[in-house]
Amino acid sequence: MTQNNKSSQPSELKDVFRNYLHHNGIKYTQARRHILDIVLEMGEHFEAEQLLYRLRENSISVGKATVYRTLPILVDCGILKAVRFDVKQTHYEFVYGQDPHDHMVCNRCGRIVEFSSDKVIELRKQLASENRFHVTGHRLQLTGLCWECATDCPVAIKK
Amino acid sequence: MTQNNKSSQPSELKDVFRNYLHHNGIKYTQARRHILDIVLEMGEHFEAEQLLYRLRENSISVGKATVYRTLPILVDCGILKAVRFDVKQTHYEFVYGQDPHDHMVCNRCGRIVEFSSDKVIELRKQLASENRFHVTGHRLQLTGLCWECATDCPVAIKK
DNA sequence: ATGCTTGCAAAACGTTTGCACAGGG
DNA sequence: CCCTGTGCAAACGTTTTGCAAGCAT
Repeated sequence: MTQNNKSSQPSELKDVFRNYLHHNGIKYTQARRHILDIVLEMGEHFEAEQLLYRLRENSISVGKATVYRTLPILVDCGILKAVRFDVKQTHYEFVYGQDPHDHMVCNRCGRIVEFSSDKVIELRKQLASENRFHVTGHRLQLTGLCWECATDCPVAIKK
Repeated sequence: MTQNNKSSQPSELKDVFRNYLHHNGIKYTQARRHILDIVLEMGEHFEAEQLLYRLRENSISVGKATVYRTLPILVDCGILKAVRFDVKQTHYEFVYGQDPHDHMVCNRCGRIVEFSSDKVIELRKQLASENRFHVTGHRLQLTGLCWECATDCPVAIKK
């Protein structure tokens, strides 16, 4: 699904990138082109080190520093999103053209259910005005048990 | 408020800690006692390094490694919660006996504003039934600019 | 007495930076 | 051509770990 999304619009994404760079006086270099290429072949979520590994696998010689310097640019131009979860490394998520969504994670089987963020955005507007805060983003993760696990194993509900 | 909460039940917390250690075959040592003492004097949120600094301030000699080894124990026994915001260091939050709440983090000054989770819990019930998921917990973090930064630096709002 | 716990220093970890050179506009 | 981007290695800040010695049970 997302893979399709990415592979069906590679040139559009390259244009987005090139235009962004051009408008900001940043150069469209070979290294950055290579990085975008491989980013498009990565799964939904990945870390800098994995990207570097894939570059090496494809015999593309790009320094680690360049990867770390390019990822923030891809975030700024709306292709990726940096998500910092409960691990030390930053994870990057492909977001270009995706609808905003949040996740429910099943504690038992690890299943991830996505749901639209509409109501969360509504709520956050409300919270923003109540707390005098200018909210621009959010991260929401619900944890619990998916339907199957909850019926399978009522005992696990306790946790 | 929280300070009162903590200082009004120090012995209860010490019991919780001692019992937890005892039940898990972990020793109730002087270093761990000292760390709990200072944790109770810390603000709502703190980092390992700040805790270490406060220990030094109080002329309590505890190694950095011991602090890093003790904090996870305090998390396991329900006194603290480890919260990872979008910064590199882990933040610890006093949660024993506290009402659930979530956070807004200012992108500019790093300030953390807490707000009640009531509405989030309401929302998550709704989302749970819509998506057939048994929700037991959540993590919500709003990001943006606190009031001061938003007025100080309207330009930053763009980001 | 036993073996978990400690402190120290050193390692590990992901990430950033200083520098001289390469390459894009 | 100029000035930005690059790769390397070294620096960085946080956290973890190996080890000999210390202490709680």
